[in-house]
Amino acid sequence: MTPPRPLRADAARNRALLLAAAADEFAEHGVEASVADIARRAGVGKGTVFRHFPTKDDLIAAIVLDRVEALGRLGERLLSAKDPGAALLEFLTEAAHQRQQRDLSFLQESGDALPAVVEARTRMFATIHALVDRAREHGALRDDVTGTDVILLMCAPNHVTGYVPDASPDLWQRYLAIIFDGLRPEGAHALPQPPPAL
Amino acid sequence: MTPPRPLRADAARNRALLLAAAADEFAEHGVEASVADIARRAGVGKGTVFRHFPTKDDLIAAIVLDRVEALGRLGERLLSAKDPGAALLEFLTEAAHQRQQRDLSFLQESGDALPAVVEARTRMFATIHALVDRAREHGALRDDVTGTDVILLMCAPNHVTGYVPDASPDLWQRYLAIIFDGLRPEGAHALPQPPPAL
DNA sequence: CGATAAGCGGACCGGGCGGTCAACTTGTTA
DNA sequence: TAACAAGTTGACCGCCCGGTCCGCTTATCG
Repeated sequence: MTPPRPLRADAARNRALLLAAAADEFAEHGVEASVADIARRAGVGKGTVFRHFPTKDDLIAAIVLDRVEALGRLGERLLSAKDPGAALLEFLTEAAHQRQQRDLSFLQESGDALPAVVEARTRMFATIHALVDRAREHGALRDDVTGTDVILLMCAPNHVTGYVPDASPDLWQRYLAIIFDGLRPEGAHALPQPPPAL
Repeated sequence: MTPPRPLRADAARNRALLLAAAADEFAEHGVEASVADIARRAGVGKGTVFRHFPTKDDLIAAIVLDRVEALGRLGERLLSAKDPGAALLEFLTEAAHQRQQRDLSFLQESGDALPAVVEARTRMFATIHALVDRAREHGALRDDVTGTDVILLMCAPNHVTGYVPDASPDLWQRYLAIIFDGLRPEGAHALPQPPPAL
């Protein structure tokens, strides 16, 4: 098919520099960080960015793909943990701990760019559903909560802390704990709306 | 001081049209909706927008001010409700029910534009703190949760449902219910981080 | 009415964005 | 080391945005 020649040494280095710089820049300014700023941060010219990633969306997709795949692998590993409730909490903790995201929204926004992203996301979603089902059957989760609910609530802790100007970098843990308490069976009140589909 | 002459009839009408169009446009496309689109939607020229609101931020601020003041009034009314827990839930419900916002983020973002916004927001925040204190003392809220926590979590239901493409317009109720369950004293687990200040 | 100023509109401006390109530099390979 | 392809670069392009401005329209009031 396509025997993909290895990258030249400098090109490979620049590509790595760019991915790191882009991740930092997106973390600081959100997705609207400019390509020029990313290039400057990486110490390369703007043209180099577009040589490695045809469009800005491709650059975003590359980062998102990396994150989603890592989370997906973690989730699959946690599927065989002893305590399903703790496993789900650990998954959510690790998901939020990727502090590099203002929030995970670009996961949705420019995901359709690369089919690989869509596929990885689908896999990760399926894993989350499995984690949630296990936790629910184990009695660690309320009965009326679905995997989709957890997926949606996943990014809330990060989003919420974004409003605090000089927040501690670990503040999200507080809100993850509150939300997770809301997912527990103890003291749960009936939910007023049916769960959505994705 | 400044005897503010009443607006001309057409000007007053256009101003109202603009506010409505802007609210709709912001609801659909977020704060990044363009002024030109807002003007088109209102059926006026772009110059008219800037005649009524010197900058785009002033337009946003006008809408935000209106919302915040309404919420503040509601909160003060609810301060004398019989059931403090139900009162807080009703406040949060009404806050989220202003479906017109993608999320309430511009409440933070361009709030400093008008001092009136800052003042109204401060008042509303104080009212929320009072509502929360009352609910906590009444045993409807866990001990370790503060007014600031509630303020931060307030917009999470709206934000979360933003990820669902064809969500029911009432879906936010589901996530408000989950989060509110997390704020209840029953089955609460200790929080890992101290509350932030605002 | 008719005069006046308040209000209106849209061409226009400067700036920043994503993306292109052709001239130049450099890693690689025989 | 010579020669070539791979990679780099920053000036440049078109686009869209917020905001300005001035000639025109129209509500208001004596």
